[in-house]
Amino acid sequence: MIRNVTIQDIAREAGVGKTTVSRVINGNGYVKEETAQRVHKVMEKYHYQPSAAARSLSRQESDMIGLLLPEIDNPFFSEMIQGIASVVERSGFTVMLSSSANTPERDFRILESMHRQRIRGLIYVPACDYDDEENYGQIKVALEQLGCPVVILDRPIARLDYDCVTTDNFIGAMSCTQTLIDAGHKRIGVVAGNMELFIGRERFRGFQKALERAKLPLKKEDILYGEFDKQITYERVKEMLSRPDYPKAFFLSNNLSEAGFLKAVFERNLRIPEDVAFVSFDKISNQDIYNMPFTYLERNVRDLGEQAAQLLIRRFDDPDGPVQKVVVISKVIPMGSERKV
Amino acid sequence: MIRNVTIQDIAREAGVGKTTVSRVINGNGYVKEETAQRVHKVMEKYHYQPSAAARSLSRQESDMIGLLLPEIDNPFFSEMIQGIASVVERSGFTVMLSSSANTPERDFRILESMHRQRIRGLIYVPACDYDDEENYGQIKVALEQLGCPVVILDRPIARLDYDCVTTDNFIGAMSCTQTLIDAGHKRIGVVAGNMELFIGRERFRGFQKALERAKLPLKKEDILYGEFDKQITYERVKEMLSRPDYPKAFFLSNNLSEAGFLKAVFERNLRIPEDVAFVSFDKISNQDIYNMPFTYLERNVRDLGEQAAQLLIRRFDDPDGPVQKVVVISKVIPMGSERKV
DNA sequence: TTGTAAGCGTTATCAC
DNA sequence: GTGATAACGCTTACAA
Repeated sequence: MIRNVTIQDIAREAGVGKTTVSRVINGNGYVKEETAQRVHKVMEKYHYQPSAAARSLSRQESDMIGLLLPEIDNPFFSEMIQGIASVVERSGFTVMLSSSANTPERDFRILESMHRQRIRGLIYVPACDYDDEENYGQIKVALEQLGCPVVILDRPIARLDYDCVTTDNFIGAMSCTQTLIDAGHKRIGVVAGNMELFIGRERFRGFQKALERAKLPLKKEDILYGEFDKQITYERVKEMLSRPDYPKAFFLSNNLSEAGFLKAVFERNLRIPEDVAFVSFDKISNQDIYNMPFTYLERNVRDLGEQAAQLLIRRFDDPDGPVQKVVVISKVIPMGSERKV
Repeated sequence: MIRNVTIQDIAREAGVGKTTVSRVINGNGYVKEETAQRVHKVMEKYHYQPSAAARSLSRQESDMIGLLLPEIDNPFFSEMIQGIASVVERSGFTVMLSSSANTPERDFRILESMHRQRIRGLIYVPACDYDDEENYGQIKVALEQLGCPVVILDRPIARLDYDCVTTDNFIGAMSCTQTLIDAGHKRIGVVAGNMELFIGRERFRGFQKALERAKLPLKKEDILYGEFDKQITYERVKEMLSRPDYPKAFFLSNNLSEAGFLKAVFERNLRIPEDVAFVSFDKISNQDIYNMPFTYLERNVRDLGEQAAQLLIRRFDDPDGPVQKVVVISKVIPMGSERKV
């Protein structure tokens, strides 16, 4: 754990000034080919790497991009990270990744930490909607304090006018439900998501709308609240399946709802779609291996991430251009689990 | 995008010197209660956050901990990240996460980037073994250059004497195989992992050893190389299952091997364990939902990560203590897929 | 084509 | 208790 090699050391050893070394490192300004060679040699000899801290301090801008997600163990977000990282790293930036674990307080804590790091830009999937007056004010200020471009991803925050990449949750949920309707189901249940979240409410609204348009009734007892959580969904679906009477078709609000739902279904040895049909918004991981008909709403999650990263990076060169709202498309992939038999 | 608030601004507004503000921030040195209050007020008013860059530069040590993994979309590593992040963040450090995508060149690129960040410590799951002379020399130097504590996680690098958290892959693979033997299988096949990796070879060796001890033969054609990759495993298992004759029991070398294997098996509508039995080293995600008997070697992956993080953080206070080698235990959880029927 | 010097925002060492 | 002042390692005018 010795002192790190500095630009000064390199300059001395190469018999030049620090300025020259700096010019060699950054490839700007004039420097004689021969001198440059010599400097390079010395840098390699000592495995010199310029200090990012010193550089950001001097340049007054860092190369770090913040990535703040609500979950990191959800494969949905893992895939998103892939997309983001590929774009960000290709552009020479460094990623600082944190998970809020769906906790607003952690969102704030992490944003402070990112502020200290003076991140160059932020890609943000909020832990919640921040829609009441107090929360809204807080998140607004927290983001403004960052003083850098922000891209909101997947979960929009109303009234916050940042670049944004989302899916149309209403339309998506409607398509899912319509798929069940088209298959001939008349009584359709739902595993709703977290209704505190806009995306949860939108998906539910899309579900309702589809039923309404088809003039199908929705019984209150056919609505389950799974909170976008596998375990909770499992427990509630399990309970429902133990009733004498329940819907034979379901709309599932996300991948974790699907996982919990399937667990309960398989536990009772029900067959899909013979005993119970469904369509899911997003798909569980490894769904391809079971040779079972799992119908789902497909969206290119990796692309979702890439788009967000591109939006952010473009924003660096054009800080004051018009705000961009990207909506990535989604479509139902019918695999058979929607069928009525 | 205005200039950030600095310690100087706070000092001025509070009518004190920067030193005093610094003392208030860090809670060291004497400062009158009343003064401290006043400074706090001003800091809050401006949402002041000290610049991490300036601080590291001045202190000559950063609060960033590097986390370098070979894959980030593999749930195995997602779970590991959870464990690491929980410990690291609780201790007030910041995580810099990167994935090498199993590419040694990327390992080096990322290590350089982390060197520039002057990371305080590194948790490292190498992309490969670096066991030939040239590679070994390179990784050795790259890690030394970092000039910070390093913990090698999950995939040991021979001859590199760093703190280390691993599983006993040989023993683990032996237990898996023994489980099949105990169930009465006489002909057991294997989906080997990446044999370029020590962990791949160890698991294979454990498999062989178990057979040998039981005096069971191993046919060459019963060995499949799945490269720890789902798609590759799928293709090769698929091919094997199309042969007129193949083993009715398998040892699978990791979670992705299991996924690929199951995909091929289910595609042919084979039943587990009636048509084909298996035991897997690690388990696929969502394995609990299918109500199917998936026997696997359990290790506490989250704990693996936590231990590594703890080792690293303890190392900060005791840079020269003896090198620690932690081996986390594992055990087979018999679910039924090992049975011979 | 190169070097000198100032400055970036902190912390640490002294004085007072 | 408090405040100048000098680092820390880099970039960037400005000179030469």
